[in-house]
Amino acid sequence: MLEFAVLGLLAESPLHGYELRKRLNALLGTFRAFSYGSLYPTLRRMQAAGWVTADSAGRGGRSKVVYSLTADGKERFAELLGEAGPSAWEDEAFGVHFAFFSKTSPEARMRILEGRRIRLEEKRERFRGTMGRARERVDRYTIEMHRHGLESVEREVRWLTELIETERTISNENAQGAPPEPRSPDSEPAVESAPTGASTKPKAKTD
Amino acid sequence: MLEFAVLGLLAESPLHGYELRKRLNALLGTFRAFSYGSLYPTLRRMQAAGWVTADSAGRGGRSKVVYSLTADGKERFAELLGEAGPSAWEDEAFGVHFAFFSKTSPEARMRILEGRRIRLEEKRERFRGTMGRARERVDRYTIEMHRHGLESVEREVRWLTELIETERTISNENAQGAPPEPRSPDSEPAVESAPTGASTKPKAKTD
DNA sequence: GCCTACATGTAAATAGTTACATGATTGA
DNA sequence: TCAATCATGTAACTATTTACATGTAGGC
Repeated sequence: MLEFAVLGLLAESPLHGYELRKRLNALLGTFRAFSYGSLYPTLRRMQAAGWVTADSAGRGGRSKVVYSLTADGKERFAELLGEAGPSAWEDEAFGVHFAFFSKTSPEARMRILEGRRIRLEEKRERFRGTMGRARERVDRYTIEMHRHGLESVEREVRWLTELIETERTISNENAQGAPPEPRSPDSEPAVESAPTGASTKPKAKTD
Repeated sequence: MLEFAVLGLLAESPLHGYELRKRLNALLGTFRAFSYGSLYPTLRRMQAAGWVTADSAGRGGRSKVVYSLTADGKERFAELLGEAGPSAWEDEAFGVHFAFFSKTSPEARMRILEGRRIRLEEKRERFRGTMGRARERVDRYTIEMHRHGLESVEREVRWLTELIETERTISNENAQGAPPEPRSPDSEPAVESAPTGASTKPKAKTD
């Protein structure tokens, strides 16, 4: 997660740790925050893996260590852009993926959005089932929690549906001869990446 | 987290692991799910700590192990009901606390709800700041993510405000001579617990 | 006779956090 | 000169997942 986000930020420009963390928490702050205790070891690991290089751009002996992405790092980032990641990180992973959508191919964007919607719809249905069955024996706080939770999931599904609609509209416009407008000041072209392999398994009921 | 939730469920009735996990994921499913790989080791630890006892209520030699809460376990649960827990678990911890609100004293309920609202309001303000400052240099996906994130936090704050209002109304009604109606079929009385110690620290800006 | 759900568990890996320690730079 | 912020790092710990392993009970 952190690794992915770091790759994404360094893909824009080289940064040192402190600044990296600020941008990280500004970018992903709605759903996640990272501490230095995880950032610096992660940067070390990434350096060892050959995804980043560290330049001690220090005035004097000590001070700032600026990290830059290597070619391997760019490749790794492109790889992660198309992957789903372990299911335990569902929410977080979707958030990070979405944050880097302008670097993602339209095809991968669509796949990620629709995959996310399907998983949320499954969750919603599981939840409706539970709420229907439980009816009695629960106190008003439990009921309120379930009501609010269901409403949140429904809201999230509606949001995704809107996003998917917008994506479709854009694709159609671009497909119908209109020249693709330079929508954002990205210098890097969007990257097409390997298929996810997600949700092709039969996946016997989790319960 | 898991430990807390297990204590809460066993406070209602003794259960075996498999059933415990089902109830866990039915109760907390909106925001969390647990696997056996964490449940069984946790039950072992809790047994070692003396909070639960394991009865091998097996027809035959093997089979079901039923766990019950000990007096120490009840005490531990009462203790956790009033605590805030490590800040890394903010969201999850609030969810579990809320799930057991009918076992929580009105005073602790109020403290938890208001504490949660304050932290969400802080988050909202941090976020408004970031969004204001960033304005340019961000693509439309980042903007959309921030917009949706801010809206979610605002919605959550409104929800908490409503809950707090309801709590106040109930307290006032009960305080004005009306006999406290038996609102839910709980046999255990609500537990008053130690003060949290939360948000009394000056807490120098995280950034 | 086989499939599904019930039921219990372990080992290794994961992805972080908290608390601590240290020092440089900048502005009032 | 003092405080705040910038800046980098480590050690110990935490709570969990994933993948695996095993076996039972009930229905069709």
